[in-house]
Order: sequence, then structure tokens, then C-alpha cells
Amino acid sequence: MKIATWNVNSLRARADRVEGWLLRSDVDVLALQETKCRDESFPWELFERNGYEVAHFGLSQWNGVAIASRVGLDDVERTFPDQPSFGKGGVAAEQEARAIGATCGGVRVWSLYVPNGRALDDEHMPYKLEWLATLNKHASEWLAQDPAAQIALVGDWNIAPRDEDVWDIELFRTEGWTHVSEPEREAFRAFEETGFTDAARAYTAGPGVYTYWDYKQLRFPKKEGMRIDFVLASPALEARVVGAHFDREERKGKGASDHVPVVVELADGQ
DNA sequence: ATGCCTGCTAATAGCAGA
Repeated sequence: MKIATWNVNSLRARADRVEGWLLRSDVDVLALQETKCRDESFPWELFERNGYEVAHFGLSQWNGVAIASRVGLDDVERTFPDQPSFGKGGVAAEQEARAIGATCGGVRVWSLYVPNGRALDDEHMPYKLEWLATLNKHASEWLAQDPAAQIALVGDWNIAPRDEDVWDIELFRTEGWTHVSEPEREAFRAFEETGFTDAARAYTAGPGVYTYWDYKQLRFPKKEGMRIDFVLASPALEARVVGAHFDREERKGKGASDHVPVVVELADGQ
């Protein structure tokens, strides 16, 4: 069984590329982030005509998450319990379309688009940290209820956990950029302490191995990327991982997303 | 070559991404 996660940065703008990749990649489950559409404009048929069931959660042109599966798609949940909302400057806080869960082939899959944070001193940063802490609290409870649960927390985590996960850590420090700060890394480590493992890491050793390259400033040709997309596997799921790769080809050419697919291969499970 | 950012709308400018 193959599980993939991909921040597509607009599904409508990239429908042809996503369909082509879906056919070539032969994945059983594909979690998507940044679909950037409401349900009304979601391309349901793209998935259905290729044999995938699909569930989507989109509230506006921002965010949007989906799960496509050809091994079942059950118990769909939109947002996790108590998912924090964001409101700025007195505007009423709203819950954003950043998490959708479904059970696919015995694996509880969560497609996650972690808030960006924007800047270390921005209101979005405490929102990001609280969002992650709340998710981890629930993940911890899920594992406490069933230590053998196969859970995959996948998506765009908007955190580079290690110095080698960005092209120039000194530049990030000097500029005071997000994604590498201690509070963000601590929020990521908390999931590892809960029992989750970065399932792709062992098969995608760095340095210089990334999942995202900014559109600006020739970041891709200059190999200036970031590793911020992850499949975090519960212990029972991690035990099934037999391979992983980042599909770097998908960053090339016309109409590419700025992120590439992360694919994790699992041995047959119970 | 992998190529100087891209996609969205309350669009033709401004916001968001990381």
C-alpha cells in the first residue's frame, strides 16, 4: 500500500498535473493540501473516473484539504476536535479548512495544512503553535485508547525540524525567518514524543533533500529548498514502512506546485 | 537545463504563501 501527501497549491490550476501524477504514481491514498476551493468547485470527477473515492473540506479560496483513496474512505471528519480558530484585530475567530480525517484500508489518515505562522512576532504564530498542540493532545489520546492504531498524520507541517532541512540555516537565523524557530521545532518534537515517527526520513536522507522550493528567486534551480512536508506514522504504522521518496520531478516544468509529493510505501498489514 | 513567482477574487490591485 502506498500513501502520499502533496500540497498542490490550487487543485483547479493543477488538475491535469495531479491527474497525470495520480495515474503514474499508483498510490492508494493521496492526501492533498491547499486545494484552494470550496466543495462547489472541487473537481470530484478527476478522482472518481480514476477509481478513487474522495472527501474534501474547503471553505474559501484559502487552505482546503482532501483525501482520495482506492482502499476505502470511511468515517470522514472535518477538523479535529477543538481545532483552534483564528481571528485578528477583533474580527470573530473562524475555523479554517486545514484538517480532514478518514479511514483508508485500516489506516486513520489525517490530511493536514498546518498554519504558516507568517512571522515570529505575528498573531499567526501563537495560532500555529496552539493548533499543533491541540492536534498532538488528541493524537496522544487516540494512541492511549488504542496503542496498536495505525495513524498517519500527513501534510504540510510548515516546520523544518532539523538545520539540514533548509538550504542555509544561518540565513534563516539572521533573517529571523519562521519554520526553524525553537517553539516550532518543539511543537513538532512533541509529536515524536507522543510516539509518531517521520516515516520518510530514513529513506530520504539529507542534506539537500527537500519537499518545497519557493517560486521566487530561482530557489529550485539553485537547490534552495525546505523539507516541511511529512508523513508522521504511529508505532504500528511505522512498523509497516518499507520505503519512501519525494517526487522531485513534479517541481519541474510549467504549472508545477511549489511542493512535491511525499510517498510512503507500506508492507501488507493486518 | 529545473529558470528569475503563482493563484486567488469581493479581480484589473491586494492578499497570501514560507
